[in-house]
Amino acid sequence: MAKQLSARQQAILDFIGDYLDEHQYPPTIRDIQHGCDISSTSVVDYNLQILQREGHLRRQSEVSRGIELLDGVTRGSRRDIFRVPVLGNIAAGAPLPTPSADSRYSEEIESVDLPSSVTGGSSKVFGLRVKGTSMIDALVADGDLVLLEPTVHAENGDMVAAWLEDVEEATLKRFYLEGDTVRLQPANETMEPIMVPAKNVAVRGKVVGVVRSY
Amino acid sequence: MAKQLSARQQAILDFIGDYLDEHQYPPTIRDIQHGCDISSTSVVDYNLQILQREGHLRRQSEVSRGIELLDGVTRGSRRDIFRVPVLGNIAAGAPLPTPSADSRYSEEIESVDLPSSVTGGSSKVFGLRVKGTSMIDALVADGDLVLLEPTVHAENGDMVAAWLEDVEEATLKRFYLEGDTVRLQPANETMEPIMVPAKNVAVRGKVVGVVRSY
DNA sequence: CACGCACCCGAACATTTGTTAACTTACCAG
DNA sequence: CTGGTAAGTTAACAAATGTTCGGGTGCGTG
Repeated sequence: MAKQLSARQQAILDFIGDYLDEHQYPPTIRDIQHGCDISSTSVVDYNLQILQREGHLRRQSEVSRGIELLDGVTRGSRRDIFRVPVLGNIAAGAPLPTPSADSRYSEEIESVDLPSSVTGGSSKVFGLRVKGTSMIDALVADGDLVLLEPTVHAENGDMVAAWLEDVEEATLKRFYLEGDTVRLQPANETMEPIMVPAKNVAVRGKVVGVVRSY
Repeated sequence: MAKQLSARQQAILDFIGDYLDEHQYPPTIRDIQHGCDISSTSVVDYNLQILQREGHLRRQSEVSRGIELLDGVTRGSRRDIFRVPVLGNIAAGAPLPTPSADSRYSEEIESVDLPSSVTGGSSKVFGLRVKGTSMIDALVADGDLVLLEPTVHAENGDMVAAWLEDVEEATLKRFYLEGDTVRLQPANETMEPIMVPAKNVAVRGKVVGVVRSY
């Protein structure tokens, strides 16, 4: 099935990819021709047909620049990338800016682009930068970026961003509902759990991922 | 600066975005015309000029489909995404497939798309799935994806993927060169460091990031 | 009301760009 | 040698597509 591509075919494929990176649109046949030192447009057409037959790309006939790369490998699916807003920091004691519904693109807010493979598919995911070591035993370190899916309901044991009504602070902890009080359990042996009436706690989001860069 | 867009201009912008998602290339002026129920191509051109002046897109004149959206919010920067190949698993004792220079597109290999904000900018980064808990104290858990930058040289204390010549195995440990032996230190109190002659150890890569999904 | 301005129409025009026909060249099995 | 197929070449054609020009329609202002 996956025949060996000729050097020229590989060159064409690479060129299309590079072109796509540089511009935002595919190249024309003549762009390819010049980019790959080919003497004729028909040769390009000829090889494109082969590449299409081999499943490396799709062409829309009669459509200028109607080329779509299918080789996911070279350039990952370009959709499927979500801009995850990093709304701020979170830790025991640090304030958490409310993730207001559609706080449209404030210049101030940092953001990170992540594929759904990391965000877990939900497009509403937001990020918070962890400050402090309260969750160190849950393998979440100072400086890590935690990804949260907005939710108001949590299961026992979930790691959540919880909003404490009375002190107006947010904190990252494990959530345990015990009767009508909630135990917010840090994952750090040197720290004590926080016990609060259930009515004074609002779950803001559930941790769905962690990203750390050295 | 950011003037209020007319309904028509907003419609055009939306249409271009949708079109870009559906196809892999931008629409023509006439595509936009029909998609937005506009009676003339010149009106499209007129509004595109405005949208360009307002910074919402860039046009390449004389180029068919030469439209690039600039509104990062709607569609995150599409370049800057690297397909990180996940070459396999790593742990004490598990074999690590050599990341051969250009092991082109094997169907077998899993891969993940990540932006340079995570990979640290190097495009040669590869990933390994962590098996076991040998690095638990370094906040790397079973199942985490570690991102490694290929290198043969490591500093003391770096977390590296090391290849053990004699047993032909790879392992994820902290690296310490002590005289002419290397100490590979697990981050788990229940495990002992591995001491090996420096000549029998080859550093394959240095950990630059960790990604975990729940 | 005349004027300017923002926005829109229709149509013709000029390039850009995909498609094809007709003809080489090279190579290889029969 | 002969036929056949893959790959390349040239040139011309036609469809797709960006550009432009003359002319509208409303609307607010002096």
